[in-house]
Amino acid sequence: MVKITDVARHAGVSPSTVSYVLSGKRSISEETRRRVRESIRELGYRPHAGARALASSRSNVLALMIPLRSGIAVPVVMQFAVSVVTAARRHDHDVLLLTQEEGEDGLRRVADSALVDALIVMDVQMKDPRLPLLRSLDRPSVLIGFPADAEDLTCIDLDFHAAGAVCVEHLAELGHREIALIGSPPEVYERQTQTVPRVPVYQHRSQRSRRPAREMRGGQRSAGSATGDRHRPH
DNA sequence: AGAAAATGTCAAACACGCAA
DNA sequence: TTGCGTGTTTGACATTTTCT
Repeated sequence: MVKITDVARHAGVSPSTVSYVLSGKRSISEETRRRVRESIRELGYRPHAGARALASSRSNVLALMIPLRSGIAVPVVMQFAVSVVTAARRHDHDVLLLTQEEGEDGLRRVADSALVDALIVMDVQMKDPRLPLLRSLDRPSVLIGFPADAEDLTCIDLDFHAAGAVCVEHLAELGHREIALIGSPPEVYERQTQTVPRVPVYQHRSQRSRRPAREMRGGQRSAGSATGDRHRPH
């Protein structure tokens, strides 16, 4: 195995200089940097992840907890996962995947053992049981979804308000006057994932004096269809 | 010539297994 | 129980170069 000392000897510098070339945390002259990079390439050096974690107290690994169960659109989850992995690689990090089944124990395991530097948690619910734990850990975390009590947490989500507005404006401009919103499956509502109840029902300004937009939850039959009042997008 | 900036090196530290 | 070895990072220090 090629070590940093081998690279240093080959390039005629000290190991610390090699380390600084790799991390970019200090300025190194162009000529020295070129020599070190050349030696790294020639020798095929790859830093030892364990030794690096030992010295820096950082693993360069992020945990991503994804939901995998009924009612979850796996392709959508995978889009998030791929984005996380791609962005992590751009910053020289890798991603450790956890399923939601592992729950708080899983999060505690990877955080307390220093297996990961930070945690990303998907499918956050209004009253999510994982929140007290995430607050207590000495690792930063980011939630995808907004819980009820989010003041001290870092949360992100899609802009459903903007998405709803854009959809309604678009359909209204095409001349549609009755618009139905078909929501998620019933179990998503039962679980009270934060984003779903907050999906706004928009009315285009031209139809405010007319009938309101209606929302249909996934898997439900519309009341209108039972009575002959059809909410048909047209 | 002296100060400041740039560059390079040294040595301690990290967590843990293993041998003495 | 103690000390060593592992590979790397990083704060502190030393040396060289550049600027005023």
